[in-house]
Amino acid sequence: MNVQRSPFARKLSTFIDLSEPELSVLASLHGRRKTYRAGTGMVHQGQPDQQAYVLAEGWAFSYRLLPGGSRQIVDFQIPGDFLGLRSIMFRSAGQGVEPVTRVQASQVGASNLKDVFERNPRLGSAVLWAASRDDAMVVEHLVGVGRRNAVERTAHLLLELGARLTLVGLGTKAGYDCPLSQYLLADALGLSAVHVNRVLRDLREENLVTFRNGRVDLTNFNGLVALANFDRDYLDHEGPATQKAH
Amino acid sequence: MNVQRSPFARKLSTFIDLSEPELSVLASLHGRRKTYRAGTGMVHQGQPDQQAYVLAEGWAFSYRLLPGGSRQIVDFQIPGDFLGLRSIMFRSAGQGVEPVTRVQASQVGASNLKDVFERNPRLGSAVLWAASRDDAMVVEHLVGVGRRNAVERTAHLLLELGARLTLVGLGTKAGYDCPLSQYLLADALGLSAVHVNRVLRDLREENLVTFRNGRVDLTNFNGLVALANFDRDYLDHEGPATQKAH
DNA sequence: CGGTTCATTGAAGCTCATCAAACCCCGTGG
DNA sequence: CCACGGGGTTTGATGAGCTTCAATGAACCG
Repeated sequence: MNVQRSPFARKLSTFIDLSEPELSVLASLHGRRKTYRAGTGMVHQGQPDQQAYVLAEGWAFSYRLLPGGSRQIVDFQIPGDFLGLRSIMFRSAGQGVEPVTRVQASQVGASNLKDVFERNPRLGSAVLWAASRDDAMVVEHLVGVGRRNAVERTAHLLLELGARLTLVGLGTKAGYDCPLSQYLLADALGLSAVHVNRVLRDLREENLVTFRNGRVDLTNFNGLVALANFDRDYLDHEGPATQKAH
Repeated sequence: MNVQRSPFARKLSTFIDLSEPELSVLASLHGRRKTYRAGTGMVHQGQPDQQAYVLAEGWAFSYRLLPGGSRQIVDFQIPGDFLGLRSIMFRSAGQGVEPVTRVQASQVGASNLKDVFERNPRLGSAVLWAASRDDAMVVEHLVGVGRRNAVERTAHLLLELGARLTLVGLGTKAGYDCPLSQYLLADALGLSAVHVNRVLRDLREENLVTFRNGRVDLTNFNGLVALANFDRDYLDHEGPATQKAH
């Protein structure tokens, strides 16, 4: 482990055990670090952008815009997450990505990445793995929006964010810092911002969670888990059926 | 093209140009063909099942069950589609899969598939590609359930199914055979079956689509596309940024 | 045939969106 | 220093869009 671990490597190593040579390959992959301010798009919907990033600092979200002007947020990204992986694989980015806060992201060149996949199949399958986890997340959001009511859905999202942040050391069972506005929550949950506000009030009055001033306090973690029927299985898998390189 | 094309090969060749040797490798991959009757689960939610299939005939659907007893259908599978790809990658299947009609599926052994990925990176990346397309589909469903009303959403699903069936020669702009019940549609759309029925009646009375007796007639294709804001870009990409093997 | 599954329609009511208005916090500039 | 403005939050009032319950009919099947 004496090779310096980038966020990218840290991410992939949660899926497979990386050998030293593989870590070196990953280290060589990194383009420069870029900073984005909130409000500036990183990837625009429909624009081909052969760039992927790994989020080093800050929050972002990926979304799709509808012709009517409404927006569906597909997922939030927190430090350690991939960003724009889909826009490498597809010629055109079906989704836009925008920072929530000031964001630092390491670029990973597309052509680079392609070569690595072909020369270094194990890394390729680790990426497939990671993409698969993101996919599981989207499925979970689909389930929530399709079959959970507003309160369950909101509770579930707050728990998911908490669990993910805890994985990278940015949260605990007690709570976490959360820079999302109620408008962003609404667009992720398929609700109106007004209704999100009322739901949050209800959750607060039931002493389950308090979300205020950029801070989520999980005042009754177990109660919230029960309410949301939260099951973290879709977050932490046991890893792919791939052996460590010898 | 003198190598016999399996559904698997046919599917992958929509993403990359397959060389003769690659086609042979794919041909060698096939386990036996299995038949499933409607009503019997193929993959059960939560059960690890290191099997993937390619649908050769019939329809199936992948779903998630909620503790309350409700069900969210994540996607429908039609001939040529992957099935249970996720259950190979993850130790546990987050989703169940069930046939809609009698189904014929070619098994693809997990260990086999892993080897192929590692020895044959181009095929691996084609699979990643295919998985990515499925992902785009799930995102589209999320957008629909989150931000489209019942009529738009239903119209959109009917158009998506039509487009996908047309790709594999099972449909035209005029219509297609569709074995789905209104209950299945409801669980895919995040609606009640009763409301799906009313929506279908509205669409019929507006002379846009008629869905009756297992047949979808697109009586006003363009009108329906306009209503649903249907954009097929997420279905047919230009293919991955991978060159043909020489 | 009686049983089951699916489609269809009506009636009642709940969940959520929409519109509107006020408020708060905070930064900016006169 | 205070007025102004803007983004976010909060609350009320109203009603649309859906769900739920209930009942009936059509098609199929052992």
